[in-house]
Amino acid sequence: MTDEPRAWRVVLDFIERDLLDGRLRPGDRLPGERALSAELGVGRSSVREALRVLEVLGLIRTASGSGPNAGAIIVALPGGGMSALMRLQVAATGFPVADIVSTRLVLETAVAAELADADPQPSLEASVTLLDVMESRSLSDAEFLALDAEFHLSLAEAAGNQVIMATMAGLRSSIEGYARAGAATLPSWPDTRARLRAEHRDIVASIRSGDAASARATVHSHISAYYAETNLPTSRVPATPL
Amino acid sequence: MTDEPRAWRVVLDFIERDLLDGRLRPGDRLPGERALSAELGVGRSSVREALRVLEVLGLIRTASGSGPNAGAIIVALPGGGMSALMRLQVAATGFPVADIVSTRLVLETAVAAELADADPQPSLEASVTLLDVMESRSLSDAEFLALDAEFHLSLAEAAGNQVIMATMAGLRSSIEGYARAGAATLPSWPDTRARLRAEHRDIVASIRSGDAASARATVHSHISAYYAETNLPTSRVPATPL
DNA sequence: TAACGTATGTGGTCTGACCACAGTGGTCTG
DNA sequence: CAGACCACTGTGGTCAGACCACATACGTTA
Repeated sequence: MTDEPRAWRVVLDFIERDLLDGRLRPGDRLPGERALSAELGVGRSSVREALRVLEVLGLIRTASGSGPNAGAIIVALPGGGMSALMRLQVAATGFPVADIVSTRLVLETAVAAELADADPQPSLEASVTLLDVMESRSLSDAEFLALDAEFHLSLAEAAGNQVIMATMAGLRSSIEGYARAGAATLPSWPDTRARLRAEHRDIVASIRSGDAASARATVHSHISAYYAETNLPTSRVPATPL
Repeated sequence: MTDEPRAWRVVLDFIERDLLDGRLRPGDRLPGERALSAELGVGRSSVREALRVLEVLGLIRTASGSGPNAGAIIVALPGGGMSALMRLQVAATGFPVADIVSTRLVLETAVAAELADADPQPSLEASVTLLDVMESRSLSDAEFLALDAEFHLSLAEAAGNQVIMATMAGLRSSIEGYARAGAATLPSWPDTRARLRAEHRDIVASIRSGDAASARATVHSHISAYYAETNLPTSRVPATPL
């Protein structure tokens, strides 16, 4: 008994090995579904099941038609799939908001401290650009919160730790979810919005000051203050459209 | 133009909504593939693609045959799918070992501090049991390292933060991978093994002492010492069999 | 009553067929 | 000769139908 694995696993393993051995690199195009099917001796439907997994996980991007942009292409954006995973995990088990917040506190204060201590001062250019965009008065609440989440993500990116970056990216949609739910419970959303903007500037400033402890504190109060201010007792992260 | 989404997305959305609305809870069985296909008006292959995604993400477990154990069942073990995701992410981009280590440092020191500060002293029963098992002389290196990773994971579990737990679970296979690779570079592996055991005991003791700062330090030195001792300069996490 | 064996329904897989789409390359027209 | 035009080709996306292996449920039989 060869104990043969499920057919789609064969495909997944095959592609994983190609990735590990460097035969496939980000930007490359995978063989066509029909070609893979023939090469591995499995049905096209099994190939598709494997490709679907890779797509949801954010490792490939597929497009029909012809030309260089068509087919399945390795993208491997860090955290691209972590987001989908977190979303579904939240849907199935419902991470408590408190756990998400405290995880943010742990990760983001560490990131801020690392940035403050960094030898060549990180530029934080991308982060500041986002803050500038957030000054616009014409932003909807949802847009503002999306930019807010992106700002926090950009700090993780600046720190350069790919694992933390991927994790934060995965938390992003959950963060947006609870932030949106929390915004509805606030007495004066416009005031909060202005305060958040100021706090964001403070975070950048404290990081640039090079004082790790100060950076930690600024980030900590920014995140925990917002959470404390909202009325989300034991609530769970609400749904976000996929 | 209704801009209809891909068929498998419809299935994924449908199941996600059922999860969010509580119609589907862990332990429940999903409708059969043929039933879902008919209900949603999509082909069975599309249903299967969606189910495959859920399976790889660790949200469902599938079994053929009949009876209560057959079919697709919601499991939603935290981090069950994060592992697969990390694996493939590693395969595609290759997280630097240094990033994994520093992420561990951030998360695990926070966990240790939280445990030490916890009001009702956490029992750490599961963790201590693992340590007892690790005393056995008959353990292979791989087994020892697997238990090591599990011990660290058990601490995260004890802390009760589901998000951190899921993240650590996702990192587990990567951690085992670099630990295994590092063990090969050590001068005296048996000595290291004994030292790791002692350090694990120290971690438990420092947590139980209630001194958060001490717990932090113990964990920090445990993780960073092992990494520093090994010779893994810019190496990447090696492959682990799926 | 207990052992057996079949009916039933599940997921797992493959095949073949169609569709929409996007470049490609030829043809036709000015 | 240059440009616009359009059928051709190959891609992913989807569906329908057909098997298979498997595990249970239940009726039959000893």
